[in-house]
Amino acid sequence: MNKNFDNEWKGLVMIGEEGDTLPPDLKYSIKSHKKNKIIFRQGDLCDALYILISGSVKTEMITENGNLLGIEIIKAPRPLAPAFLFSDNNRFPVDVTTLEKAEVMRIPKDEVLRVMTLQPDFMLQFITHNANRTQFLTNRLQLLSIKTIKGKIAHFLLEQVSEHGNTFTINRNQTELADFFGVARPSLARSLSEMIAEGIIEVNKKQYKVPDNKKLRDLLM
Amino acid sequence: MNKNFDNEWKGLVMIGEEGDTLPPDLKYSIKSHKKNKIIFRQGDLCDALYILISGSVKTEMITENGNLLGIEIIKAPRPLAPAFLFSDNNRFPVDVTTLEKAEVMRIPKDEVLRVMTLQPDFMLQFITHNANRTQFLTNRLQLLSIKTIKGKIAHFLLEQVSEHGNTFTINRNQTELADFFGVARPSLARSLSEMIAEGIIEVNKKQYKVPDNKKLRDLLM
DNA sequence: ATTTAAGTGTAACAGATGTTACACTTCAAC
DNA sequence: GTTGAAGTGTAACATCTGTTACACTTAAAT
Repeated sequence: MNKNFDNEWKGLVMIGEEGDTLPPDLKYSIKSHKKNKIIFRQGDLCDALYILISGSVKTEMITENGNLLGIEIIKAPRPLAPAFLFSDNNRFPVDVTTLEKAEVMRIPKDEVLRVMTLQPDFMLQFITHNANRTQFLTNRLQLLSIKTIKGKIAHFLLEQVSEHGNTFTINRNQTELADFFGVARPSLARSLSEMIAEGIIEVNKKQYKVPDNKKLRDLLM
Repeated sequence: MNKNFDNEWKGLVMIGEEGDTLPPDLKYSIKSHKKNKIIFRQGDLCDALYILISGSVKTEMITENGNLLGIEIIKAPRPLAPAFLFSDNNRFPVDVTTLEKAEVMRIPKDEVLRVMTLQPDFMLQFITHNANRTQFLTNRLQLLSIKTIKGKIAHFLLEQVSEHGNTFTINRNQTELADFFGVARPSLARSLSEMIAEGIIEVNKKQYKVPDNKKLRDLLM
């Protein structure tokens, strides 16, 4: 699921230095944020393109019943919710909170449009990035639509396996994982315990091992 | 949720007639499909822009555990999954099935790119449409993340109220609604029955009435 | 080394949802 | 009007998940 977007926005981020694909007269501003600050709130107007150029943030959605739903962790450099800049109801769909000191670049909407018509490469990058984000959301939708917790775990771990092999590290604690799955923490712990007892997975701190994919796949049926 | 995209693609759809915003030499083809046919399958390669120019289709996702998750009903004219044309893994995220006789236009990817650089209006339309789709998915995500069935119903009905007032028609039968919510049909029926018994909603066939929004809102907490 | 907070394991119980099954209603086709 | 298919209401039961509570472990801070 977590495809690497690292290089996608290099050109844009290197602006002001030697970003050869971008006009030297681009108007932008940069703002610095401290650790653990909410820099955008769900519902905030999104009237410019914001790009995280250093540090990292997490995004999470607060559902109407007050529950948290973890979405993702974002590391610089990457744009923040760029799709919403052009949507009819252009508001942030999530809360964005810094995990460490972070810098955010702001490019006004009309500037974005100007560069896009000037530089087809930039346009294509923008569209491709948004397409990948859509795919991420679709995947997220698929994860949430799995009804059993073990099914969700299996879906998630199988993705990790296909990306990193059958031993890997997950950078989330139980609480964060539970938020990510949209389930209660003790319920997640219970399911994990059972899966460990059944020999389907091995867990040591944040190190996970999947000895046999097949057993995981069976949980999806 | 179901914003009206009706006019967004008129220019494109009127192509060949007098679509003045589009080049007269655009390469495209049109294919006709009968009722109740699957015209794209989840996983199919998406190497061109497909636009539904007449008829209607439904899209649904089959989750890994084999359950159906209803996504939406699409009426012409509208593009089909345009975001995925440019994603790194450019495959259809859903099954697309015709609900009636339907015609689909196909424009090759490089043609789309050519027109986009030629016609900023078209580019903006494309991006805006995708942005709105992202918002739709985000909303869908929010609906699914609500854990109780009554909560989901409330969320959904409140949207309808804000769009159409407190009396409206829902064009889905119970089975389809249950798929849309990602729950079992008898469970949905039970929740609806209880809500009717408690006087929170009134239902007659596909006609719904919400006498008091407040009671619905209470279900979201 | 001590202290404290964060993170984890687990149990008991309540409540919600899924499953299966079947009767009943509605509607369209003939 | 009869028939059959599709749609709806509902019951009994099994299962799963959430809630709450608390003990225990680990990591970080002093």
